[in-house]
Amino acid sequence: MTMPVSTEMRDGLREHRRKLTRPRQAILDIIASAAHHLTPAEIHKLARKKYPHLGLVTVYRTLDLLTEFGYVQRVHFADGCHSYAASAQEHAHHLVCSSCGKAQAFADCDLEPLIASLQRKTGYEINLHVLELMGKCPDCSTRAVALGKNGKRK
Amino acid sequence: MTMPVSTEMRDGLREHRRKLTRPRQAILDIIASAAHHLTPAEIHKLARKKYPHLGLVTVYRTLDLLTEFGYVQRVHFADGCHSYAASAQEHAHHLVCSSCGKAQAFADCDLEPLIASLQRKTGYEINLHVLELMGKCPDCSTRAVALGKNGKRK
DNA sequence: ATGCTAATCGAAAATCTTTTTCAATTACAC
DNA sequence: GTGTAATTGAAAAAGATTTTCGATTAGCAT
Repeated sequence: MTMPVSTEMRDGLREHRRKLTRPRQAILDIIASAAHHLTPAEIHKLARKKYPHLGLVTVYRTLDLLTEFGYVQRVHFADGCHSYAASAQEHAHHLVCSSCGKAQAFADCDLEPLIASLQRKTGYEINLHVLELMGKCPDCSTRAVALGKNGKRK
Repeated sequence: MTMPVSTEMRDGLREHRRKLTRPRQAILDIIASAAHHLTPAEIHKLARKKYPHLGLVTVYRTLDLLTEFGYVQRVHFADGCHSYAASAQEHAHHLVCSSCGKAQAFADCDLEPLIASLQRKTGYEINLHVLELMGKCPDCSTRAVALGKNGKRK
């Protein structure tokens, strides 16, 4: 509950009989303490401050592992999906700022009625979903007003 | 309404003062008539049957264009997002089979209550969302039963 | 029809991102 | 401590996507 996310992940590794190595510790710390979603390359760069020898390959492998165990989730944007974030709950979604990229997680998605209805209509056994919301965060809204016109990314 | 999707896309290009070239026609035809989502590489391969000279670069460029105009949408999977599908409506979601990859679109997502609530709580101005459901389609469920144990991908 | 011009194209090269291979290292149970 | 399977990093391979650039072409205006 109030247990740090990184501790939870460490326990998870132990439960699955996986080793808690120094490279993994560095990666876990970064992901658990990150304010928002990060790409593998970003995680690599940050975790290297703690463990300079860390290879990018290990980041990918660790992300696969943590994703499989449910401690980390891929964050989906409208235009690409190269970021990951710790999933505080077993089930989490993200609200991503389209301007600064800051993300906020939320758990209550209440899709049951929709899922039930679709299962009935289509015969699919639905067992997973991706839901990501995008919009401008309060800070960026304020900044946009202060600066007048605001540009688009890309 | 009952107008073919490809015709709609063609009109869209004209409205935006873009040229309707032979390479684009080939790409539009493939996307519009596809039963499910396709990767750029798949679109390239298929469209080449109509226009053998077609380059993959043009597929990427055309997808960007059609996405910008809203005629095509990226389809989000749990593990990656490299596929595109025609968006029949301005707003569409997908139900993707986790086994064979077959997808089915649906429009009614009824997220308004959730969005309204989150806007109130967080102050974000939400203007876009990604929703994709995954599960086993009826065909694959049947096949799994027939064959006994079914393996996982990857 | 013909010409003009900006939009578009394909090929090649450059950039990323992600995966595979493999020999060396390391966590951890005994 | 010792043994062993899991894990690691480097290098290379594989894939996906973007950039560059000279050649081509659609569509409008003669």
